[in-house]
Amino acid sequence: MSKNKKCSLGRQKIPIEKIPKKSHLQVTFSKRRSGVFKKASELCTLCGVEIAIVVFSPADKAFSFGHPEVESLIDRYTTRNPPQDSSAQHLVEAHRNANVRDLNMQLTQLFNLLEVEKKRGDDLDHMRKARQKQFWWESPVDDLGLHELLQLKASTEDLKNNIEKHASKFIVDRSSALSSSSIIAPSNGFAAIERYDAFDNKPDVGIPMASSPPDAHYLAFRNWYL
Amino acid sequence: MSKNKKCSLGRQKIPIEKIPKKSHLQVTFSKRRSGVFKKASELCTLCGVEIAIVVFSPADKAFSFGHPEVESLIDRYTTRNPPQDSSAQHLVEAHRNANVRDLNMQLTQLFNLLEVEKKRGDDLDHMRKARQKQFWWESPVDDLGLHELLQLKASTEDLKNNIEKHASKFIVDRSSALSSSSIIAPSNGFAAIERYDAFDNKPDVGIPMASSPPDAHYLAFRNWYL
DNA sequence: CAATCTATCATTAGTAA
DNA sequence: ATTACTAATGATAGATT
Repeated sequence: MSKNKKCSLGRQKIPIEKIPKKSHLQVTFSKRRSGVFKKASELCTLCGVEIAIVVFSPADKAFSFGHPEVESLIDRYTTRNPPQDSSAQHLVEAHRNANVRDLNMQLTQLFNLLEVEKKRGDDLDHMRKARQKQFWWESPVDDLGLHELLQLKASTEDLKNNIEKHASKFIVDRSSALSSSSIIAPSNGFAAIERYDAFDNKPDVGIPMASSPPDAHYLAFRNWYL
Repeated sequence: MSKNKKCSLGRQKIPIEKIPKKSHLQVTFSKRRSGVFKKASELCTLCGVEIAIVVFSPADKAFSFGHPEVESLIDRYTTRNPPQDSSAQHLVEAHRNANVRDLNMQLTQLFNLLEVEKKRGDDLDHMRKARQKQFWWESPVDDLGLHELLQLKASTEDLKNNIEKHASKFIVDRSSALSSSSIIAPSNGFAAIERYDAFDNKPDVGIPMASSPPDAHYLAFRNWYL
């Protein structure tokens, strides 16, 4: 409480222009900001009006005052004002909003796409893993245990019989036909090709494994995949 | 210029509470509103900050002050204040209040993600296709042509011989081992049942759709960048 | 209503805590 | 970073034009 000395000249007039000294500016900002908020508050009380203030500090931090709430007032302002804007400003705003809308749409689409692609990748991967794990008989023959070998042998016998049956039937059918390729080959190739075109490189054609002719050649497949 | 008479007491203190007299209130509102705007303006100039004020008059008319613009400041405020959630929610929420900059960044990130996922899916798919194409013998036997059937038959004969060789060797090695019951019985049921389970799972769920969205997203992206 | 006047009251620059 | 002090400056209630 030094009262005997007048260590301060009191308030001095300052020009309304940017304060150069940073520390000084910070103090002034703090004081005047609260001053503005106080004035706004008084205006609210005295006149029963609604007011919102948003300030971004020199450090780019946001301060706000609002009665009743900043958000609701902003809502009211943005919903009410744009329709009543004056030409140029209005156009700019509308344009900007349109861009935002477009971006939002694109974002949504992209997000959906991403999920689709992710799922596709997961599915394929899962199938691959399941396949690898499941079809032990596709391992190299040397790695198989006794009971697997016996089983494979039995399956192979069946397959051989099956093949012989089909082959003989095929030869019989062929005896009275001109072109062999139009009878059987197309049924397979056609379906596959058409499908690929329609869906562009998405072959869900690969059902054949269900019938599964076991074969040691599968070695090659394993190497390819891993 | 009546200077000889002091007809005014000058400013008097007033309580900060709602002014009852309507006409009086209107005058006060007008004066104090401009006062607040002036203070805000000075704050802008002195401290080089950005500020926006929105007031709704007693007659519910909107007055606003803003530097640089009310709109842009409102945007900044609404984007930076409520946006702090996690991933999935984040996209949806940010979606609402987003300004163009944020949307752009998210769009880019999403697009990169999408490309990664797509590539992954394509790779897996490509491998699958290559596999299908290369290993024709894995198609259902009924779909094979004559040449393929004969080839398969030959391979199968070889395989069978191979297996028999290995199996006999295996049995010889094992002739002094403990259990023989585990040799045949379990092997059958295991292979058949397990196999179908694994495959039934997901034939191709997300795949077919993957081809149509890419066009859409690409278009959208082009629009945005132009 | 808006501008002006004027005697007050309120804010705040400068300084320091 | 806000707060206290002091005195100069700024803002404005009330009346007037």
